[in-house]
Amino acid sequence: MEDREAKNKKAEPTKSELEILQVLWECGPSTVRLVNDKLNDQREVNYTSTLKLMQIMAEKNLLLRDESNMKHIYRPAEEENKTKSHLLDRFVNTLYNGSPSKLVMQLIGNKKTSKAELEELRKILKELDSK
Amino acid sequence: MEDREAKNKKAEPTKSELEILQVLWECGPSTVRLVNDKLNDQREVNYTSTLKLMQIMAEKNLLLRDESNMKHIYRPAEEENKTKSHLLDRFVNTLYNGSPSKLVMQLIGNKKTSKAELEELRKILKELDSK
DNA sequence: TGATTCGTACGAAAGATTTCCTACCTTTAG
DNA sequence: CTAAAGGTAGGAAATCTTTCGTACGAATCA
Repeated sequence: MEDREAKNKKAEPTKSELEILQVLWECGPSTVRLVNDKLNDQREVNYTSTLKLMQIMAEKNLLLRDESNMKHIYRPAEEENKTKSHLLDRFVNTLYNGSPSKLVMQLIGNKKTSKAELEELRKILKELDSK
Repeated sequence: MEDREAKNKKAEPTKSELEILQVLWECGPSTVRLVNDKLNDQREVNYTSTLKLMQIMAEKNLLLRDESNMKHIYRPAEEENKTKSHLLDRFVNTLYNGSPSKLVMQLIGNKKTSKAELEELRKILKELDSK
């Protein structure tokens, strides 16, 4: 990245960056320490690695940070749903030629999709029907 | 990648690798030349870049190739739906905590999802209902 | 035949992402 | 006060991904 996407473009989070976003979405605005602890529940990561990554994310404007205290507080720059929606959109475009219904078809055909989930889907579609 | 995932693990295709898979899914087993031409419809890529990538993919067992002729013929090692299903699964796990219905909810809430698509979704769910 | 074109193989450079070492400052415990 | 613990910053290394230059053999054409 030549300029770390400084201001303008809506940089896509990388895999690791997404992990960090997940933590922040779940826990709300947090310190690096907290995020790093959460990450370490899953896999070993050095504190400064997480720090660096979050600093980079702030540079890219994926995160905002409050520096008023020594322990900086980071939070996502964009709303969770906005980001997810954007990623979903890209996913549908890439794999399903932009057709959400194709994606849903696959979801339904997928053996890993549980009965309970299928039931849930039925409900959702019913509601959709009544609109 | 230490060993390019030689035999065992089901390596996830990278972004560029996915582009190549798309072409092969669309066009069927093909030569590097054809794949490269297709890619060049979208963006400029040097022939040997595509070649190299496809060779690597063969090493990783993402592609199989027929070397019986001078012009090698490549094809996806896995069925299109299996790969997509796998990617979808990972996506749902990563972003929606493994809940497909959450994903569908977002899809429905997404402004970019067209009326026609919503209509299509209704149909799909109706059928699901009658099972 | 000779030259040009088209193919593969391979290594290395270029880019992007991720990890961590080191330096140095502030706060806290003793 | 001093030592230890916990913070940030930044550079550099490690890794992964992508691109391309070069070499060289096989086919084609004039």
